[in-house]
Amino acid sequence: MEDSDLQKLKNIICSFVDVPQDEWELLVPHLKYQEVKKGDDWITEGKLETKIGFLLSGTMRHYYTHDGEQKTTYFYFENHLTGSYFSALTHSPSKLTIQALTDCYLLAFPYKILVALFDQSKVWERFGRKLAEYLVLGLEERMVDLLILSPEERYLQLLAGTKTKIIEQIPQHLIANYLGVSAVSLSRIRKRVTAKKID
Amino acid sequence: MEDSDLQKLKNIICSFVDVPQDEWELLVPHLKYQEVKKGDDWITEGKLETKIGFLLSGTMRHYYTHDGEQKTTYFYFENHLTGSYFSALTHSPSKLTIQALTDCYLLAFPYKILVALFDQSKVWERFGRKLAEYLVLGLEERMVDLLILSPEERYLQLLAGTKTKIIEQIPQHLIANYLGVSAVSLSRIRKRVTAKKID
DNA sequence: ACAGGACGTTAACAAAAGTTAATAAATTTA
DNA sequence: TAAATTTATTAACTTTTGTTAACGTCCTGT
Repeated sequence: MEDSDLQKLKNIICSFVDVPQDEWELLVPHLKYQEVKKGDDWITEGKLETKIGFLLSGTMRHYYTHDGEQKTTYFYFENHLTGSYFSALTHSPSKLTIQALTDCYLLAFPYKILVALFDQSKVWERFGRKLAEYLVLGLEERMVDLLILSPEERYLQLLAGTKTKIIEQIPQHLIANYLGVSAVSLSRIRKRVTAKKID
Repeated sequence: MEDSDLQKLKNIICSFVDVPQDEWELLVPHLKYQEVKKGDDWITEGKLETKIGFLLSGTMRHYYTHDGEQKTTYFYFENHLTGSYFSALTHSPSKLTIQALTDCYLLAFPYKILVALFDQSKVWERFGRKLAEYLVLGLEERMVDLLILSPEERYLQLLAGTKTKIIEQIPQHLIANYLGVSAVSLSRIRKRVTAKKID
């Protein structure tokens, strides 16, 4: 296992809580490299999926299936954690599929290892809290945007915001899903918006 | 302070993690009763609002102000925790207002007390994690519904679900907000839905 | 190289939602 | 009790979105 890969994961974790080296080494033996080829699923709807992954390289999306259609609601980029938090937390089948948009390389570990660390260590328990709190803040912001902004406002906000990777790297019909509109509608919104800019 | 009020709060907390009596008593001295009259704000947008409340009786809503309009996105009922989690976590001004829909009676405490307990005690730290995890699951479910269901489907799901108090106790124009549609549109959805039922 | 697929735009039409305003019923409050 | 406010519905009209389909372009894999 490459030291630089381990260091990247450690950096993310330490951005939540400073985990001392000896506690960090409790996790390391359980890490495994995983490769996912473009287009392949890493986590599959309907299966119990309790693994957590750290994306060393590549891009992934997660989607829900509704009326036979795939609805993409999130994207994962390099240096981010990924997984079905729902499935891991509730120990029930995943409601979503996580698919590689490009060839992906991950460091993965079973969520149950984390649960064991929560019991063993105050620092790891705190990491669990900080991670969940971070997710709450992100989800709440996104949910409020869905409730109070129009699709056009959401698109403009995405353009203006910090999630530039979504705009740069993700195909528009998937961004449409992410914004909660159809691909055709997003195309129209874009036309409208550029027309306004020219004014 | 009434024992039965304390017991209700303890029950909620212990539904997340079993907090032993001696650790519980670390929180008790910091609890204060608060009364909020119908129509009054308990937490105000723009202010630093780091208190956490437990609703002993009454109903509250929280709303965001956008383009001068109040957009209600959540309701709180008896025996639930309330507050601006965002403001407490990030120690920045609240983006939302929490208002009493009926006369309310709360047990409140500063979030910073909880933070101190997180440092002191493994059990309280775990409570913090479990609470955040619970919020993640609820927010994620709601966000997905907003992304993949139509307003009509969301309304039907609300009718069929377990949040009966919202249907029973909340005025329709506020439910419309909660579902992300205008009050007029919800009225039309209801008409459509009852017409279908009769078929 | 070339055949197939993915991607983005546009058109045409139908369905749904937003907005404003009017009305009536129910509830509050003075 | 009477007046005022809140609440829900409906109508009329505009705007937006969804859907299906067609078209061209770009990319990709064989």
